[in-house]
This record gives sequence, structure tokens and C-alpha cells, in this order.
Amino acid sequence: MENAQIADVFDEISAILQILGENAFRVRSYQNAARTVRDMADRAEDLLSSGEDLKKLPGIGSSIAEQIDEIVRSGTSHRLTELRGKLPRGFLELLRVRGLGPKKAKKLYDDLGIKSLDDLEQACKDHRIRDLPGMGVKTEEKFLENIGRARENVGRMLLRDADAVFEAFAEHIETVPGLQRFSAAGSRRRRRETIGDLDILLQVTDRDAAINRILTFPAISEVEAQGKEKLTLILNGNLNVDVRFFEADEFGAALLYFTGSKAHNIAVRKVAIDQGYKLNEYGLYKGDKRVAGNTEDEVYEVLGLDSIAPELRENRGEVEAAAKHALPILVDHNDIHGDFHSHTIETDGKQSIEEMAQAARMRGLDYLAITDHSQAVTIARGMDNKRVEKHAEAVRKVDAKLDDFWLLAGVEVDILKDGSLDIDTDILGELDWVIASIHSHFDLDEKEMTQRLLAAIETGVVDCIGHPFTRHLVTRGPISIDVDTVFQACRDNGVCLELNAQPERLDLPDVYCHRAKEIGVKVAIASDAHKATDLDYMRYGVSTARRGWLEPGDVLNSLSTKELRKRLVRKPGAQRWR
DNA sequence: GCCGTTTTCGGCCCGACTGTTTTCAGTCG
Repeated sequence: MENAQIADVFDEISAILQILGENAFRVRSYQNAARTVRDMADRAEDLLSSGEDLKKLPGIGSSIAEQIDEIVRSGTSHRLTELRGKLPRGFLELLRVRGLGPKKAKKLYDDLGIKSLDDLEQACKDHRIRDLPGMGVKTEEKFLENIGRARENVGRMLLRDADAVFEAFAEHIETVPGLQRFSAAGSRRRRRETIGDLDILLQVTDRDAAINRILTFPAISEVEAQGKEKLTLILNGNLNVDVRFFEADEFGAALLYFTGSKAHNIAVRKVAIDQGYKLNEYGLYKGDKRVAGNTEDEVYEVLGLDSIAPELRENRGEVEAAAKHALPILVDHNDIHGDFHSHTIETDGKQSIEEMAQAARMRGLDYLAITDHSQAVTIARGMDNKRVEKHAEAVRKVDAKLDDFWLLAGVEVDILKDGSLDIDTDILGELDWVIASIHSHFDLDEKEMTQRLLAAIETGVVDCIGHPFTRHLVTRGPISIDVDTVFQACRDNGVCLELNAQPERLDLPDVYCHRAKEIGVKVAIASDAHKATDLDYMRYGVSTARRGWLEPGDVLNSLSTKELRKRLVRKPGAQRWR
């Protein structure tokens, strides 16, 4: 039983309770529990079987702890089953329509018998919505417009794609007359792997002029709300953008507030309340007097907290750590001296060894591992034993010509279904850098998959497990493994874990970066570049590492070439990373 | 439903905008 499945149960319970008009705080309790369970690194199932008390977790009390126990043991929740019986099938999909919340959904059902998106669409077309109390022609039109988007199930956008939209929009914002300050906030600023919408804060001298200028941005497909404080836009028909205006002395408090996360805000607000302050998006107040608000740092400081990097603001212990002056010194882009995973035209890359090396140098790196695919990945024209040897020779030849740069001759070797590697171990033993990855049979059960990885880890010739969960943020969930067992084996065998920086992977996920650190496994951040410009994905790896609390010392990339060469000497019978 | 160094009961973040009202409820973040 995965945590995500348990979290889904609580989210659904919460949604149904909301429609049924239950106590709003009970509704929120289920949401909080869902978030806690979804975000924690340990599996609830494992905690239970090792006798841990789930009630120690934030937002989990005796009732929800019992429910988790039931879900893990029986695979079902009688509470959810019972609640589902109170609503027609498909009813919850109504809540995905923007502007339609639980209250209106209930009214639509009670008054018009609307049970699904189809019913709602028909009722709009028949103009039956406009006659309901509290709703009118505009409501009807809005529903009709938003039903399409709800059907498309517009999920979250990859961080990279949100970055692209934001950067174009930011260029436009730079032309706003009287612009004094602007910043992205929200999950983009926290560098979450996916983004629901963009939040942008502005400080300008003339709001009307600024709004007029902003509204000329060509990608705006709709203006959903427009007021003195706030502008809600839809860009390219699929991305919501909130633009908010603040004055100079409010800006820091606003940035803090709108960067979130919501859970972080609540935790910080609680610190404020405990010390007799009031904190909102306009400032930190003692009574009616604003005591901080210009900058985020100022607000944190008055509250006795160290400044918390946006990537950490998920209420995973960062507020407590800030109060104890025990925050990690996070790894930074400047700490990254090299890249541990790249491909060339030898397999499915787009550029030559020389071109990749040159591109890496131009980006200020001191070393790059060339790690083309092995034979099992036929679609990428993977290499057999002979080609691996020949390719390594070619890499070393290029390396010999480079001053002050190290091109590591490596391979991304496949872990076959039974855990064996598809290149001979004596050949692998001669290489500078060996990544072992899973590219097939993703659906083995946890026991088999764990054994499969353990077998690869214990070969003694693997330096790193590539994209350990093989997840794909849009199309594929993670493989199922016993995380602690695998990570401990990595530690004991001197194998490190890759943090694959491809924006659709970001694998290790942040919570497992944190777990790796706790267990004592080193992390190698790697772009997995298939062409020169992919090397820039490193920044997504670094931000994910930061979200996982990693410090330079936790990350292999912080080693200089000299230090790395020392660490990579493979003594006969000994592992590398002890 | 959760939580507690003022509490085991009585709190639980709160402001902006819209669309419908004629002073406010619902939704959203």
C-alpha cells in the first residue's frame, strides 16, 4: 500500500464531507492528514509494521491513525465507502469546475438534480442555472466555459514549462511603466516539480498604468478577475496567473505569504501568534503597528527565525529548525563542479563526445561522465560489451586532449529483470563511472523489485543507481521498492544514488533526497543530457536537492576533480564510497 | 478531526474578488 493511495482516500473523504456541509475544520483535518501522509518519506505501512505510533505525525490523531491502519490492513476504508454511498457517481468531478465549490454543487444537486459534468453542461445550455437563487446569467456562462477545462483534467504543469511561460511574461513585465520591484512567488519559487499556477507580485508607482501594460501581453487568453489589488489571467488557455500589487513596506510579507506553502505559512503564523504578533500578507503587526514587512528576512528575524530558503518551505520541520538555528546550509549551483550522466551519438544522444565535453566546459564544469546506454535498451541502439570498451577508449582519447577537464569514461548499464547487468562486470570494473538503471519490467512487486536492485548494488562494480524510482512525472508512477533496505544497501556497498535532473523525472524525489541523507547515502546530481543544452537541466537537479535538505557534503558533485579521482580509485575487493 | 509551556474544551488563517445582491455568500489561494 503506497502512501499516495492512503492520501487519496483522505482527500476524497474531505471532498465529500465538504459537500455534505460537515464542519469545515473536520474537512481540513482530512486534508492535512492527506498531505502529511503523501509527503512523508516513510511508508505508513512500514511504520505500522515496525510498531511506530502514527499519532506522533503532525495532523494525525487517534481517529485518522485508526483509519490508516484499516486501509493498510484491508485495502479499503469503510468510512469512504459509506460516504460515497451518499453521493451520485461522478459527482465529485463537478468540483473541478472553476468557480464551482461544494456549496453550489450541493445546491445544483438539490434544486436541479445535477449529478455530473454532463448534467451541468445540459442545464447550462437549457438556461436552467440562471433561475437559481444566488446564481445568474454570468454564473451559467462561466460554468459552461470552465466545464471543458475540467474535462481535460488539466493537471499541473512541469516546472520547466512553467519557467518558460514565466520567463516570457517576466520580459513583458519589465516594460511596465513605473515598475519598482517584481518577483515570482508560489510553487514556482519553491521550485516544486510541478506547478498549478503562477503567482507574481508587483510593486509599481501607478497600478492602472501597470495593469494596462500587462494586459497587452499576447499570450493572455482570458482575464478572469481584475481589481485594484489583483489580476487573474489565463495564459495560453491552460495556465492561471495571479498578479498582485503591493507597496514597498508590504512586499516582503506578501512574498512570504504568496510563496507559501500554505502549510509553511500556517506554521510561521503560529509562531507569530505565540509571540503576540499578527502576520498577514501586508506585514507583521504588534497590535496595529507594523513591525516588519519590507523583506522576508525582516519578518523571519523579528520572529526569531533564521531565513528559510523557499525550497524548504513545506512545513517539513524547517520552521522548528529555523528557531533552533539548525537549518541546513543548502547545496548551491556554485557547489556543482561536474555532471555524472550524459549521452552521445554513440547511442541516443544528439552530439559527439567532443561537443558534449566542450559544452560542459563552457558551463564552467570541471568534469563530465559520458554514460551511453547498454545493449538492453535496443531502442537507443545500446552498446554490447565490445562497443562499451571501444567507446570508453574513444572517450579517453578525447579526454587526453583536454586540459583542466576530466571526461569520465562510463556507461549507463541496464539492470535486467533478475538484477543482473547486461555488460560483463570485468569490463565495467575498468570504467571510471558506472550507472546502473532500470528501463524495463517496471511492474514487479515490491519484493522482487527490491531484490533486483540489491543484486545490482552488490555486484561491486556499480557507482550509482540511475533514476532510482524510474518515475515519469506525467506518464509513469514510481516502481515499488523497500526504500530503506535499498538505501541501506547502497550505503553499505559504497553505491550512491542519482538525482536525475531531467524535468520530467526529478528522480530522486525531494523527500527521498532527505531520506538518503538520513541514511547516509551520497547523491550524484546528473543532467542525463542527450544534447548540449540539456546540461542546463542541472539547475532542476540542484533545486530538487535543496528541497530535500541536501548540503554540499551530501552531494558528490561538490567534489573537485582531484577529490573525485581519489574517491573513484577502485581497490580490488573494496567498494568505492565507504 | 486535531491539538495543548495559559487549554482535555474550544479554538482552528484570512483577505480579495465575483456575482449576486442591496449587505453578503461562495470561491479561491
